Parts: sequence; structure tokens; C-alpha cells
Amino acid sequence: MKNPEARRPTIREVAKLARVGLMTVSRVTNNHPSVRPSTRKKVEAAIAQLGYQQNEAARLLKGQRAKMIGLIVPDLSDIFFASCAHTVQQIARAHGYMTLVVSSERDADLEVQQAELMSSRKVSGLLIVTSTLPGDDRLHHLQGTGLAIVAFDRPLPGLNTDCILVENRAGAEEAVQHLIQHGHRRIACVGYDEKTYTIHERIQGYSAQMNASGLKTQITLELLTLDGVRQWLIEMMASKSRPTAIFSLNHRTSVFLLKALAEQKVRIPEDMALIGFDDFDLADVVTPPLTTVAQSPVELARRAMGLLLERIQNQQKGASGASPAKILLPTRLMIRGSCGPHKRLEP
Amino acid sequence: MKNPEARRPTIREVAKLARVGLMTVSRVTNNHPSVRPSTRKKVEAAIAQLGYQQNEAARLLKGQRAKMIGLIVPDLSDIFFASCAHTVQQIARAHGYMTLVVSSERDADLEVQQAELMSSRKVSGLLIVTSTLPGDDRLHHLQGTGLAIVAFDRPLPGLNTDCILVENRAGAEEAVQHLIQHGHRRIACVGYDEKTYTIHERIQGYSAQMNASGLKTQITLELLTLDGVRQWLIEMMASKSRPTAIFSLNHRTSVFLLKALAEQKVRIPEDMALIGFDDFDLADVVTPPLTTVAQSPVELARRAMGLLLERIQNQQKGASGASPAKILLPTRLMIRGSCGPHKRLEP
DNA sequence: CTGAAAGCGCTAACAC
DNA sequence: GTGTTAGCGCTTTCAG
Repeated sequence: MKNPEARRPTIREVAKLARVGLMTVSRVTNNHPSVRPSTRKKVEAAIAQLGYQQNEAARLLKGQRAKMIGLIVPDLSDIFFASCAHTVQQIARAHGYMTLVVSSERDADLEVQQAELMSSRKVSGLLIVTSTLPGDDRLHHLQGTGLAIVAFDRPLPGLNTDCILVENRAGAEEAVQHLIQHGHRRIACVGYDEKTYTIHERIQGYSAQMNASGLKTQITLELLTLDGVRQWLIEMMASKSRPTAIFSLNHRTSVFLLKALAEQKVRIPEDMALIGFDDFDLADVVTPPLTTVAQSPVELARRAMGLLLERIQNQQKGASGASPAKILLPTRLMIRGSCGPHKRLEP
Repeated sequence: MKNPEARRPTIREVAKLARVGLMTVSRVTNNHPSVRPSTRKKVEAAIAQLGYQQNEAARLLKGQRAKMIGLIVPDLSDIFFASCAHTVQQIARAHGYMTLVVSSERDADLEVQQAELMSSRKVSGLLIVTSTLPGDDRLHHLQGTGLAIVAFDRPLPGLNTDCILVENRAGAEEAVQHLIQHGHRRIACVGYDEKTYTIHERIQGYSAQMNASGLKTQITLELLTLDGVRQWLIEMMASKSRPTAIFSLNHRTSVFLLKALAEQKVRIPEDMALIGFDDFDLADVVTPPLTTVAQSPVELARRAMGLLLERIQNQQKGASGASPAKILLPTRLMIRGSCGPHKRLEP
């Protein structure tokens, strides 16, 4: 059992054991090409024998970047972002990086502050699900300083970085279309956070599809508490142009709707159809099983990490960045029972 | 807009501006007592003027610990641990620490490896929800090296660290008691992962309560897939000593039971009562609302971080560790509808 | 109470 | 190809 706190061997000891100079060892550990294969072998043997590992701190002090990547998400206790974090950390680990995780609490100031902190800690790359709003380009100066940045789920305003997004608009359109095919004409769109890129896109999709079908949009935002949803529902049910279907923009709102509809004894889908953006584990356990628009946090994170690692490698090679990639991931309509009769699909 | 990548001022520049020696600046930044107040003022002014911040790398190289804490959980994509991580990271940030997060994938080897990695990265403290099994004391050598370690949710085998646990046993007893009060006599206990401390404790609680009431235990483990649960349920319903109530040890199993019961058209609670360990968001949205034993990940993480920060401060002061604290957090029975008629409680 | 010197482990730049 | 030198920015000694 080796004690990781015991003074670890230094490059100097390796050099002595291998009977070479310090620099040769350094070159070997850094994969420098100009080392004779026979020499390299000797050094590698010494490294193995001593169990030598580079000292991060010393490398940092010499201006290198840390074998760390930083991840900033709006809310780590949200299962969606937690899944992203899980995947990111898993891939990072496989590539020898540790992961610094921060939840920005949906606060742009905090996000910027933490991003700068990470940058000053010399992380190799930054993965951000931004909470900054369009026009806020405070993250701009982090670019082009050898720090790789990849945005995912939402684009970074004013920043020309790689980004991985989900087809929120198309997903919303598909959802509305599904409702229309089931004969619905008065379809309400509810949720909150309309300033967020993803929600904004979903609203656009809803509106576009409604307009294309010659239907009147009916959008209510700021529905982010159970009370709010309940109250809205009661009003709706009493109104004479009451919708026959609801398209919910947020997971939270979907859940509250489920509760409120049950409370008010509104039957789904007979009295009211419901479709929610964002799939979740229990969607097919609630009654009736909820039809949703699913997106994959794992795939999102996987692609984002892929791009980030690529960037990091390029920067190490000194290659000036290729033009930023923009990747769009599809959504998937999970048809269950909440929009009317349909054969049930296994997840 | 200051550029965090621009060469930052060093201690030398601060010293020059304040017209003192390097050491005086160092003493000020490290809160050393032996600095005359007037001198301290001067230095502080210079620090503020230059926006000086200590260079982590240099401090690390001199053997100090990083302003980082490490967190290892079994599965970051599990909402329970994600909530823990969220809270930990939040408190860490408030105290000037960054958080290194790793998911051990329930793999003891990986956990040990990552813990050592973090230790070698000189984190100030380690927070672990262990996946090691009793008898595995590979983490032992990390102790007493100036690294503060706090275990939570599960104790660290063979390690004499602070730890924060949940009253799993009492929670299970309460659940079983609840079922008994509703007239149930044949109560099955199902789940998986019985080697894990928490599950083990819950099984103990179940058994103790059943025995105390003169009832026969009926335990089935390894029920960690929907298929498995479904099959088990079918067998159970056909058996002549079929249980009238189920105590589910794991969240996953509870969800699968909900699905399987619905599939088999078994009515809850009329045909079968159900109570699950671990509360969740949608517990009162499923039909019928599920009665659960709730534990608070936020409180768990809060207490763990509290203890960890305390340890870290003590170690900085050189105080040899106080004897490890053991804290037990209570569970809370969330009575909803799945065990029989009862007035419904709001969460 | 304050300062000067030494060096943590590494790598960039230059010699050979 | 390979070795030598000179710091990176800080804190620990040890003088004053």
C-alpha cells in the first residue's frame, strides 16, 4: 500500500536512476519527439520503477495548464444538468482530467465570476450551460487566451465558441403538430423563463406551428409555482374559449399541471390533453403516462466533451482554432397516453 | 474589464508598492499575527490597489493545500447525490473553495483511485459517500496526513472519521409499523444492493420490527430491473401466502413496482399497499400518491460540509483532531395514499 | 516585528 | 539528442 502523501519522487530522482539529465525525463513525460527510443525506454523504466508522477503545481507555476476542466451549469440539483455533469466528469476522468463543478444558480454574475476563477486556476477547458442573457458578453475576454470554451444547451452570447444545442424549436413544432393531429384547435402554451434561450426557441416553435395551421396562440408565462398553475387552470376551465390541450414548456410546469389537473378532477386526456417538454423517469408511471418531448442530456454532454477535448488538443499543438462547430441534436417525441388514444410505446 | 489571463501582480510588486519586504506581504495575506497594524494597513491598501491574489500554484509548490475540496459520490446522475453535490458545492463556494466532483460509479477501486488522486492534488478536504465494503480499508492511509475526510450517508469502513448518517434503521421500523397499523400482517421487503450500508440498515429495521410484532419476514433482494420486479410480482400475486403490503428498500425498486402494479392491474392500496424508502418529487403525483420514508440530501450535505470546514480550520491551526463526530439525521414518514385511507399531507 | 536568502519541482531557452 | 541554467511566485528558515 503506497502512501500518496509520502514525498513523491521528483524528476531529479528519475533522472538519476535513468542516468540521464532532467530535461530528458521532462521530454519523455511530455511526449517530446526528440528523444532517442532507447533513451526513452530507459526513462520510462525508471518512471515505472519509482512510480513517478508529474507535480501539477510545479507545471502550473511554469505556466502550463492544469489537467482540469471546469463545468458550469445553472442548477446542479436539476436532474437534467446532473446527468450532464455525470457524463462530463466520466469522460474527463477517462482522459486524465479532473472536473471542477459549479452551479451558477441561474445567476449570470455568479457564472462570470466562477468562470474567471476557473480561468485563473488554469483549467484546460471550460464547459458552460450559460445563464447570461443575450448582449452580455462578459465572458468574451476569456477567449483566445489558450482557454478552450464550449457552450452547450444554450449558445454563449457574443462568443464564437463551439456549441452543442438541442432542436428546441423543431421539438416544439412536433409536439404541437401531434396535438393538432389529435383534433385539438385551442392549444395553450404555458411555462416560465421565456428569456432563456431554450424556452424562447420552444415558444417560437409553438407559435410557428400554430400560425402555420391557422390557429390562435394562447401563451401564458410565469407559471412556475403550483399555486400559479392551479389558479391559471381554474381560470382556464371556466373561460369560454377554454383550451382542450396544453403544451408545457418546462418540466416543473408539467409536474404542477399534473398535480393541478388531478386536484381539479380534470381527466387527461378526455377533458384536457397534455404534452410536456423534457422527458423524465416517471413519465410513464403517472396516470395517464405523459407524452413528452425528450432530449438527451447524456448525448449533449458527450458531444460537448468531445469538442472540448479536441479544442484542448489543438491548442496544445499550437494549431489556431478551427472555426467553431455548431451541432444540433434532435429531440424525440415520446408518445404515451396524455394526448389521446394511441398505442403505448416502451421507453 | 480586467483580463484574468493578463499577468497578475505578484507579491513582489505589492511589496514594492507598499515599501515593505516580501515576507510582510506574505504574512498579511496569511493572517499572521506578528505584523504591526499600521504596516498591515499599508500592505492591504497596496493589495487592493493592484488587485493582487495569491498564486495557488506557488503555494502548492511550497507544500500548502489547495483551496479545493473533493467530493466523491456513487452516482452523480442520481438525483439524491446530485442534490448533495449541489449543496456541497454551494457551501464550498461561499467559503472560497472550489469543488472537484467525481462519480465513483459504485466502484470501490475507482473510488480509492480518485481519492488518492485528489489527495495528491492537495485538496484541503475530502467528502465521501463510499462504495467500499466493510473490511476494505484502502482509504486508511489518507488519514492523518493533514487531509480532512468526512464520510456521509455511509460510514467509511475502518476509518475513524467524522460521519453524518441517516437513521435508516429507525426509518424502516417506522415504515413497517405504519403498515402494521393499517392492519397488514404479510409484509414483503424488496430491493437490491443489500451489501450497501444504508440498505443493510433498512433491512435490519424491517426485520426487527417484524420480529417484534411476531410477524414472519419475507425478503427478496436483487430486484433492480423492471423485468425482475414484474416477474416477482406475478409470482407473489399467485402465491397463496401473498403479501398484502410491500416495503421497498430502494427508490428504483419503488418506481418499478409502481409500473408493474399498474400493468398487472393490482390496485393500490386496496389489493396491495406500498411504501418506499426515499422520497421524490413526483411521489404525490403518481396514482395513488406514494407514502415514503424521506431523507434530506440537502441537510446531509450541509452537515457534512460543516464538519469538513471545521476539520480543515482545526488542521490549519495545528490542533490535533478532536475525536470524530458521528451525527445521525432523522427520516420523515411522508404519509400519502398508498397504504390505505389517510388524510393527505402536503409535502 | 521585519527582511534576505533558499528552494519547492518543473520546463523554456539555450548550449553542447 | 541531450544536458545546463535560470527562474515561475511563494513560504520557510533564520538573521537582524
